[in-house]
Amino acid sequence: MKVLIEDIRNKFSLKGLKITPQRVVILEAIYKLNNHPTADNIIEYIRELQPNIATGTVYKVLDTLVENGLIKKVTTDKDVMRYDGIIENHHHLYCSECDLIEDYKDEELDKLLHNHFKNKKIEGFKIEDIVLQIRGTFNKC
Amino acid sequence: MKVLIEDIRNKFSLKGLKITPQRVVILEAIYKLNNHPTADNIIEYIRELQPNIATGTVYKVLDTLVENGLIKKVTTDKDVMRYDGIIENHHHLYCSECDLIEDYKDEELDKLLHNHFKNKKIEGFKIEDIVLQIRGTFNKC
DNA sequence: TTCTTATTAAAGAATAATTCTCATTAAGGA
DNA sequence: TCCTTAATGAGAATTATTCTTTAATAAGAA
Ligand SMILES: [Mn+2]
Ligand SMILES: [Mn+2]
Ligand SMILES: [Zn+2]
Ligand SMILES: [Zn+2]
Repeated sequence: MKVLIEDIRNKFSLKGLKITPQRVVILEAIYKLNNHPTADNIIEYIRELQPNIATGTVYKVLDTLVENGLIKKVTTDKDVMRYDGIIENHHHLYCSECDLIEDYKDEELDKLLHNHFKNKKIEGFKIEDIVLQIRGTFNKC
Repeated sequence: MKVLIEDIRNKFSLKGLKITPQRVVILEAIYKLNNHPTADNIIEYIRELQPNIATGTVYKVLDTLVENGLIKKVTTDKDVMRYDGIIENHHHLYCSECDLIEDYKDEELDKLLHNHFKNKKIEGFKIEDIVLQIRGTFNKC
């Protein structure tokens, strides 16, 4: 994936966030690493460029990015958080064999869901968004 | 919810698991506590009846129950695992305001999904099950 | 450009959830 | 009832994450 530093700096500006080398390199790492990296994956990747970045900083920045809607958390049944640089609504394929989580985009499905919940309201609950956790196995796994 | 100890003992038998007071009381707790308890919720609840149960035992038993399909894990974006005594496939309403997770059962939706994925196969992936994470806010929250 | 100040980062200690180790106990079959 | 083996208790260890303090720095003002 081609990642432009200038775009990243822009995103921070738009959110009124100070542009720090740490923030830039962390968001860049999330875009470049795929498969929904953990904080640790990100730290490992970054240490090449910024050997002195503090782990606390990485966690702090990740929180900031999530709060500002620049990244999303991806839930798993392990006890490590994983992060997603793709903020447009999409779904996930979870592998039962390994810890691969692949993106799954399906407009037709989204329309189906949208329609279903337009008719069938959930009593006492206002839907913000819906993410499908699709569990299964990849042929390659 | 009415929980019969005899039913619980039966479930263990069927899975070839030894029936221990700890296992019984933990599964009982999961059935009685609602809102998808954490290990800690369960420990707190149990300590009334079994003051000496070890936390390690609770985690161990929870793993065993999950492995044997007697309970399920429920993923959240917090770093505590939550457990579900309802093993039939169903979906979840996640509250954005608090940490309430409510069950959402919808046969019509399940049919819709089943149909959708019967036609539209995902290249290189075999679906085992699908859980919707429906995020939003409850009126009461 | 330099100055000022609030924000952010570094370092490492602290915490919280979970796992591990090992001695002891007890379930369930013989 | 006895034996074998799996399960539990106790507490130490580990892991992911958060917090605290101090030092550094980004960005707006002068
Ligand atoms: Mn994704
Ligand atoms: Mn549930
Ligand atoms: Zn896999
Ligand atoms: Zn709520």
